[in-house]
Amino acid sequence: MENAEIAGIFDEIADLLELRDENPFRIRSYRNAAQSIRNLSDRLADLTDQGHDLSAIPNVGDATAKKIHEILETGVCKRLESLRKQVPPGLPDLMRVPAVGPRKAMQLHRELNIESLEELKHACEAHKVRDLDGMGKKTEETILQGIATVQSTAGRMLYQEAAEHLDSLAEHLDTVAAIDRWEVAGSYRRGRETIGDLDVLVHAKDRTKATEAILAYNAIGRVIGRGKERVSVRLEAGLQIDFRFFDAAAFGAAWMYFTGSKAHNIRVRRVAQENKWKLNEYGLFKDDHRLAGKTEKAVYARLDMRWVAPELREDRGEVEAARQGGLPRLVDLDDVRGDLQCHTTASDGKHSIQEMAQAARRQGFDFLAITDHSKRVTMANGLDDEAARKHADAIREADADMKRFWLMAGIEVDILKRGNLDLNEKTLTAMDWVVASVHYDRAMGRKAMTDRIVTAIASGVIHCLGHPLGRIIGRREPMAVDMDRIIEACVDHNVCLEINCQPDRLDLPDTFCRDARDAGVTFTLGTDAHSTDGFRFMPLGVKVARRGWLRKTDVLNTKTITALKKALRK
DNA sequence: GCCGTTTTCGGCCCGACTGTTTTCAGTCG
Repeated sequence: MENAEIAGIFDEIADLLELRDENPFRIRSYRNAAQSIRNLSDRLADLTDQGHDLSAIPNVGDATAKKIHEILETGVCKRLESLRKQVPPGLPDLMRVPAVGPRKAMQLHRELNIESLEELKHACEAHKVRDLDGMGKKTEETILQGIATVQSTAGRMLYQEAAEHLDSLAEHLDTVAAIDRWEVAGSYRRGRETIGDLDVLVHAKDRTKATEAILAYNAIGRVIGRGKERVSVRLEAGLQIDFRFFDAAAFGAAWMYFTGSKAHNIRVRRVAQENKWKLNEYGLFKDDHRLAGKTEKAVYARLDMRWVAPELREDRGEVEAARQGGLPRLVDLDDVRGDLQCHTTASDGKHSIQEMAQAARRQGFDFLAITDHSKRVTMANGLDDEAARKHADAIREADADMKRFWLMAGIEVDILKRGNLDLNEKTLTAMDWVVASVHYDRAMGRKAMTDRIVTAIASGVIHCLGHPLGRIIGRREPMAVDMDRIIEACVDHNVCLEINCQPDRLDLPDTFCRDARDAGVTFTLGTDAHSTDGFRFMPLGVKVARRGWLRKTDVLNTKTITALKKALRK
């Protein structure tokens, strides 16, 4: 069983305990444990096999460790099974609806016998909900809208999608005279791969005017709420945006608070508590005296911590590192000098070698690897040995025409079912750059898939493993592989791991990057551009790298042409 | 249920908004 499923079990236990109105701290413990498990890069099943003490995992104590063993051995958790018998099965679903929490869900079930979203919808439409204690007409309408939201958006959108909405919003906000300053916070600022909603902090002398101007934004579908401190709206596209007003003296503390993560905040707040201080969104306080709040840096500094980059604020050891001066100096978009994966019309790209090269140069890159598909990818018109060699010649011809730029003759060669490569050794060794990827025959066991990939890594002719987990966010689960073995093979054979920058791939995911980095693996960033505008996804890959604690020296794309050529001489 | 270089017991982050209420509970982030 995979970590995500086990985390899901603990979240479900937390939901059910909440519905039963049990000890809120116990409920939070289950949620914390679930989150820590999701953050793990090692599989619980492996840790158990190797005899590790699971209670060493943060937020996992003896009781949870015991349950994990039980789940791994029997496939079920007795605690969950017994809770399921005590709570009607549809109630956790009801809690997914905004404005419906455990109390209302229970009340709806108790008094109207509601057990599903459909039943709740019908009850609202029949105006039965408004007669319940503490509910009214407004509640009914809110619930109906909430159900529509849950059913249409299923929660989160890709980072890139949110980024595009934010770009449009920025154009509007930047024209508002009443707004002195605005910043985006939340999971967007931390660079998570999917975004639930956008948090925007606003500093404005006249909040009424600022609110009116914000509400004039033409992409707003409806206004969820408005007050002196906050305005919440939902765009027609479904994305919720919360605007919050803060004075300049509190802005840094607020930015920190709303950037999160929640787990990071709690840990930082504990540092404040050690000093008998209080940290909230208005600042760091000793009694009623504000010690800091204007900037994030000032708040962290007062707590004797270095400023923590938002991408690191996930409670993965960054607070301790910030206190001990052990934070990494993260790779930056400005450090990136080139792109190591893209496609042209030779396979499934939209533009020619020259068009891609010119676009890369406009992007400010010094080098670009052209890596078209090999023949196994028939759908993409993949190249056979002869075509690949001719294509490499064409790339080098184009390269000869370019000054102070290296157009690399590359290939994305398929890793076939038994780990052999789709092109012969002679073709591959003639290339400047070889990315090897799995595209087909994904349905195989964990061991077989790992063997397959390790065989390719050990071939001696590849430079890089492309989109290592093969996942498509929201559509295709990552392949089951033993990442430790893959990392080990990469170190042994001096093969890089790619961070694929496509918005719905972002593969390798951040949690694995850090382990691989610690083991000594070098990474590459590949936009996997299929047209000239595909290079714009590079910042997404950099975000992943930063979330994975990667430094400039961990990323091959940061090298100069000379240094890159030297590094590739095997 | 977790956690501890003050603690193995007794804490556990903190505030705003909404709707339905006359003082607050529930929800959310």
